[in-house]
Amino acid sequence: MKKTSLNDIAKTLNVSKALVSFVLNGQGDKKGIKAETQRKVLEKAKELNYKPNQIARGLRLGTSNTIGLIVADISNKFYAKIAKQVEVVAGRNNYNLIFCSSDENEEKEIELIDMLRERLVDGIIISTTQKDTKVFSRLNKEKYPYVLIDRRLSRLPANYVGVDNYAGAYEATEHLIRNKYQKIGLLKISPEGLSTIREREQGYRDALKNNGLRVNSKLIRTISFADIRQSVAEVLRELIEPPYKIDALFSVNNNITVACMEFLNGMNIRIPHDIAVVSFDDIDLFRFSFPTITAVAQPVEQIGAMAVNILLNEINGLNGEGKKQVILPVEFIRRRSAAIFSDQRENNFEINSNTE
Amino acid sequence: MKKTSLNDIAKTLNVSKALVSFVLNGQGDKKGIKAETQRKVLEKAKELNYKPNQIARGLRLGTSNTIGLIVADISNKFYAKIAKQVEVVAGRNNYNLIFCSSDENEEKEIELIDMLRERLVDGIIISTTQKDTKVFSRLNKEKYPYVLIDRRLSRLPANYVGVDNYAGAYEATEHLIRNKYQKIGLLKISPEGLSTIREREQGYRDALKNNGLRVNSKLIRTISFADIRQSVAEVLRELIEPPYKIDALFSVNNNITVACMEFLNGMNIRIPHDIAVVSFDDIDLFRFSFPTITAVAQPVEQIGAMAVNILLNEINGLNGEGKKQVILPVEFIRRRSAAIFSDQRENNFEINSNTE
DNA sequence: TTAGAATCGTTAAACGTTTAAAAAATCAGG
DNA sequence: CCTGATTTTTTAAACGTTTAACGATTCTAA
Repeated sequence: MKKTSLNDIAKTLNVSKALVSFVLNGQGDKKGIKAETQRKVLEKAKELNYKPNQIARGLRLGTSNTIGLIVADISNKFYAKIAKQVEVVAGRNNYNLIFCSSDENEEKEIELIDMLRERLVDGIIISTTQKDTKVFSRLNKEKYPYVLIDRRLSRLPANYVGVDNYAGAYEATEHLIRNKYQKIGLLKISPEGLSTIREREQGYRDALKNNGLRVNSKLIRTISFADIRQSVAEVLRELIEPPYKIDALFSVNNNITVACMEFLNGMNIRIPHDIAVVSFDDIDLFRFSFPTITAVAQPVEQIGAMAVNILLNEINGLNGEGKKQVILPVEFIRRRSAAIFSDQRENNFEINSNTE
Repeated sequence: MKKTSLNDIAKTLNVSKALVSFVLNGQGDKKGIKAETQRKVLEKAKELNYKPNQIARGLRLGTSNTIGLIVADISNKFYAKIAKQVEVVAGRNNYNLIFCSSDENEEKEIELIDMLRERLVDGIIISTTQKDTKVFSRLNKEKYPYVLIDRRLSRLPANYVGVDNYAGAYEATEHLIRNKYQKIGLLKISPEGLSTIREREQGYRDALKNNGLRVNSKLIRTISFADIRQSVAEVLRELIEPPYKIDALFSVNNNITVACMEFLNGMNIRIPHDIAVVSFDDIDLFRFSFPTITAVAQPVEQIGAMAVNILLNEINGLNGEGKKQVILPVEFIRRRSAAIFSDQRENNFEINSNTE
């Protein structure tokens, strides 16, 4: 049973499909279609359960009222939450959302961009894993609307919504230092060169320097995205032994932190007594894991909402010239994983306080 | 700058677009196009960075090489993992994936189905929140390919991939009973009537009965999906007090469990000493939360992969008549949240054993 | 030379919309 | 009942593909 088309309605009513189209698009009055005729069309459309074929519509109009979202890893809670928010805000503006996950794969990401464009998606929100500006330069040239989230590329003029990674990392690291930790490991993640990670690393480095500690590059390690769990285990096994013997750990995202927790708990290493942990990304479970985790929280909802707004404005030509760059503040949330000795800011903690 | 079309290539080479189409679709030899000509076409296509317009293609062919996935809640790890797997398997078969989240909203789900169909998606995988078979009956009538995952509708002939919810719940509940817990609360989730939840509740009820315990319907509560955290807090606040005073809790999904953990930890209620907890859905953090959580694990990857396979077969007419129904086994994973007194199966636990 | 085959290529319609432009129908006034 | 004006509706092209059907040109063999 085929779906009913404009033509079907037109034929059964003995009118032209143009007329039907006008009526169904609410242009009936403007085009001076008789009220009676309009009524009949509407009625028949309902009766036949007419649904416009968006493909045909898109082909004709060159637009689809749909935006695309490409995240680096949909199974990461951080992105999942952004996706949810993006969908909500897009829906509120009568835009549909198509979303995809690049799984941190540069090639796949390019294919996804092509795929979305081939489907006449009106614009894209993307947390890119590209190292090169090539793909986006082309989009710029073609004036295709997009906004980067989370990650950006230097020397690329582009709309961007992200957070102050540097400040977050700086504060997190300094927090460890204030609490007397000295040998602080940094766990980064592959692929190499992501802006977020670079910014966070810089925050970490500067915090050390400004507090009179030496940066030991041996303590800075990269975890493989492909197998976080195993990679973390390997790296930590080394870092907890001499000559490194770290006493604290700054993890650059929630997935790494989770893997760390599992490894350290498994080895009977006490947090924060033996090793302190602070994490970028705050996720639900950090509030009641063992121990609760001190973390840098990103304003996930805001990131999603702002990205959509900027994109829709761009699509509708309301952004004027020039790209929007939004850096949102992060929030540093103190819990129990990063302080044996409670300083004045910590000493109001209770064993099971609820942090929100 | 417009994207290049078939016509652009045809014009610059002074050939017909039909020819270009043939060559680009690998039909050049079959249609007897001169090798020389083919070469030129291919070359020019590359030079102009030609990408077929899938919208136009879809309009002509009535198919899009894309499948849709609608999950009930993308921010739930369970669904996020399924989504990832579905994308991988679909990609392996040269199908694109569009995915959406209905947020447990019946109306929105219907809109999403329409949206996907309007975009000529070739088939849909869906964890439905419909109470009514109407929507799917229509799809059946129109012979539109779809497969239900996770949740199903009684009296609806449909492809389905799910797990043995009954057995999982039964085993989980019986485990609690064997460990001497007597007043076992059951936390369900709204919306009411989901097959998964019904089956799990039945498992719980039968386990109690078959072990000589009375089912107390006052201990069976429904958590509101819209605000799990608060809803759990309200419910538990009541259940831990007289006259109920539960000593164990069976939670019907991972999100509820997470909320329970947070609440109980916050109230300084010890798990499993004061209250034991078992959960449906196993997620990473249950391995190192405090305490680690005993849970019923679903074969997430398998669910996703099988659903895709069944759908693609259906799309390509390889399924024959009749619908496929796949019920996969679950795995019960014992950890520390459900046993004060270690029985013989439990006593080989160590404080921080790694459960995988 | 010429019929027929082989080789290489084109035409035109179709998919379901939208929309500018043209056309038909109706009406009002003389 | 004719003339414009007004109201209502239709025509036809366009979006970018695919594909059945047809058309040219060249070659082969008698």
